[in-house]
Amino acid sequence: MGIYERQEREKTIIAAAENIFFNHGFRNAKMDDVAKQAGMSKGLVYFYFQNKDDLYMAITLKAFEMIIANYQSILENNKHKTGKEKVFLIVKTYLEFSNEHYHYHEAIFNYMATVRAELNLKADSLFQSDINESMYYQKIKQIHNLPVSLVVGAIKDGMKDGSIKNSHNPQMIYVTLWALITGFVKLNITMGNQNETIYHVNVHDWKTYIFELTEKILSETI
Amino acid sequence: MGIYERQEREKTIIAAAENIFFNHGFRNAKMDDVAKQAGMSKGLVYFYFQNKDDLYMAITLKAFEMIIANYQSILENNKHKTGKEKVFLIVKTYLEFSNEHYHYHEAIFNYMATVRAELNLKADSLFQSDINESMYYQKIKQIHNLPVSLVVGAIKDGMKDGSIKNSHNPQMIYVTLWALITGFVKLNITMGNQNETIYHVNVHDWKTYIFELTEKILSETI
Amino acid sequence: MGIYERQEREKTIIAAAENIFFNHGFRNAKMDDVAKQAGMSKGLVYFYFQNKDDLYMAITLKAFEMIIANYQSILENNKHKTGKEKVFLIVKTYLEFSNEHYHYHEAIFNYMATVRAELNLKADSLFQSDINESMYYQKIKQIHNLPVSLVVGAIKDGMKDGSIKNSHNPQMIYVTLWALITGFVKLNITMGNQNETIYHVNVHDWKTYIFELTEKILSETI
Amino acid sequence: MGIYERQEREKTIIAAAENIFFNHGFRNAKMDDVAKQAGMSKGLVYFYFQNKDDLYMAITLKAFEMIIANYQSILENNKHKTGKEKVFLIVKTYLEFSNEHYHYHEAIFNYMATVRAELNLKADSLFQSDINESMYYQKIKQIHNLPVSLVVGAIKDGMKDGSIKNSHNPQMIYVTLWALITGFVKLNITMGNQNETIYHVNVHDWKTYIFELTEKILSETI
DNA sequence: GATGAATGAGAATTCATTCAT
DNA sequence: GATGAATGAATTCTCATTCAT
Repeated sequence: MGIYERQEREKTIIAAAENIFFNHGFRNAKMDDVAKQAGMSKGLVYFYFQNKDDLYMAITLKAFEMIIANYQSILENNKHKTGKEKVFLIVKTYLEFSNEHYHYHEAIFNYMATVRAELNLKADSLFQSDINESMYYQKIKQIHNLPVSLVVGAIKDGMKDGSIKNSHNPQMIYVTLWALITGFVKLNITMGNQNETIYHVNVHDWKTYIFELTEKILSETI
Repeated sequence: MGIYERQEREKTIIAAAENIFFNHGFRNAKMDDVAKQAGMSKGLVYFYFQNKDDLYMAITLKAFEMIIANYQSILENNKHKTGKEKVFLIVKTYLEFSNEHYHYHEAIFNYMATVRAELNLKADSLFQSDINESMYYQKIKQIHNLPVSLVVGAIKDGMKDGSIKNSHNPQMIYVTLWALITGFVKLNITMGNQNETIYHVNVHDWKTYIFELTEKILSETI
Repeated sequence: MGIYERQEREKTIIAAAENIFFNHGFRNAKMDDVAKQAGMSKGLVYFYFQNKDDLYMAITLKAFEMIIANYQSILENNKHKTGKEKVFLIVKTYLEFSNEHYHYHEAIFNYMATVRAELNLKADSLFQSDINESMYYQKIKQIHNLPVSLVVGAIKDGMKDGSIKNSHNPQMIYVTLWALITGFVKLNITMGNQNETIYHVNVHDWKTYIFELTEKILSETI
Repeated sequence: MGIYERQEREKTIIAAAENIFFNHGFRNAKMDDVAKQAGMSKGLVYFYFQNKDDLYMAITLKAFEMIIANYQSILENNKHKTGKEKVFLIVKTYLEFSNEHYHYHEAIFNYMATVRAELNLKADSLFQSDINESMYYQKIKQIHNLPVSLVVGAIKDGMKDGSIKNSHNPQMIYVTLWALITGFVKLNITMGNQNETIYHVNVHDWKTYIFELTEKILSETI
């Protein structure tokens, strides 16, 4: 079995795990079900992934990689556009992505919480999480700052080319936009389906409004 | 044992559970630890609360009650102020509250996810499907729309008295502000301690900026 | 449940575990069977003992305690006797003990191998045994030199009172006697039942001969 | 592949297995590791050896064969020497052999325990009950008495030629010497490295003393 | 002859929950 | 009212062995 088939298998398992983890919640998900869903034996799942957490980290890595690939392709295909346009496209993309693949969005937040927990626990003593042994966790650590730097880079571009007029520092702009989008996604997902209405708010209209806000934040008309 | 002692016991248990659930995560938290932290036997904890989920719902109910009490007291004590001022105070209060008591904020989100899961007949909630048997869950259901209506009410006041100039509908304004605040709190909590720096952003400055944005959203200068 | 009942339970479990571990071998022994044998649920076994290894260490501790108690009572009850007589009685006792409770003898040897393995592994890196978390293991560490010092003490007594004439140092005498007895027990157990014949050697006669040798080693007629 | 290459393969596997089994313990040793150590696939290991037990039995057979070859060569090369000298050389050889290749010594003991377990219909052997299907096990059965008879033969020689004066029957002498050596080796291995000190006993001195004892036992000066 | 992916029967362990005292 | 010992279903993870390629 070549490297190709191996990767296919991994993909199959990851897809099955996403399905199970997302529909049942990580806690209620059984490795048995993941295996069944993937159409293989439990042992084989463990052959490819160290344990349940490792598998979850593989999903998380995939999420990061997808986001990064998205951002990179946007930046690549829009070199001629203004910084503001690039940032706007990225924001839009992240929103679409998170809305469509909400569990990736959650996975990324869970990852961040894990990193933070680890830092806290290092001081704390006792508790020792084994997550460090996950190769996927290690890989994520190496790339987890890329999305930030890509977006901050685009914001800086916008400041140079004059398209972004907001005078706050680029990082703060990034983080603010992210808060807005993130909050939107969370509420949107937590409270209902895309095509419905949240507290009598039409979701489509709301999204439009969020984009307007983004636009204005970048233009410093706010 | 009178009703008073009984309530004191419940408070003790809830306080212990908050501590344990938040520091270990609901999933990893053990009822044994809750009981130990509360300084009583596991049996007694089960005497006061049906089960682990029920206990979590008691915390959630407390969170809702605190938020509602906060909002009501703000509205009560600032009747003479403009709608915009009232909304601003509520936003500010919610942000402080969530930042300080992050677990209440999370509890509320978990609750919302559970309600949605129930509607969708999905299993991806933190809780078991028999959560409906929890008295606390039932109680929350009766009040869970109050925070929204209180804030939306204040926004309407502001529209009437001319202090809020944003022409979008009140619900959308509410939901947008909530997204912004929610995103801020989440990032803030997930990524570091309050007094530190997130991606080279000074947290205090950021918070100031978030308030500015809130102000501008309400003023429709955005 | 008082401390007494608790200890009774522990004894019940240990007895069941001895039975299962010894008859099936540690490896093939199932915690399920131990619980069944002890007439209780698996969970309760784990309530009293951290895990399978911990339970084995509890047995080992018991073995050490029995040996030590044996030695101490011999020394206590024979203060007036010569050192040689005391040593002889101890040797005899150990042999009877090991022959009758062979698994205690094995447990003690396994313990020594574990300690040694730990020392080796400390240098080695990687491998990290969790046995250190066993309270029973820690307790054994505190007393594991007692048997040696008791016997060496008796040998020294014998040298002083002139009953032991062997001029080698007391430790070497101890270790030599222990080798002889230990070897005898091992062969005896490994190769057959007490009442039978090993390689055409009558076991009873052989034991007599072993005692003779012990006697002569102490008398330095050898 | 010719018979020669086949035997080379077997030797490679056996060598790898010895390494793994001894360093990790049979129970913890994984066939995966054996294969890796042997530089071949697991499947190939299973092509040459029925199963894990069978492989262990192959090692055990090798141990027996080495011992027997040793004994035979000693007897062969020292035909002119006295029985006592021959026995002494054998004892010395066995001690060196066991000390150096402790795992062979253990393998032999495990084998004996297995035979006994089989007779008693007990399950406390290291191996499964279907060990009888191992060809190596069957082969050992055919030769396992050879070492005894060779040594007993030499003892008889010594009795005839007057070099051995001990009046006990030859088998008992054999078995006693074996107990002494066995105990020495076990303690030596269990408690430390050869060049160190056991309970303040210099190992080299101790070995010398053990040889002296052997000498005296044979001379019936004991 | 080789390979190593695949299997699956097992085993250890956990913990929410109950209930005899 | 309390207690905490007792339960046992549920789940993760292991590894000897097989077999398609």
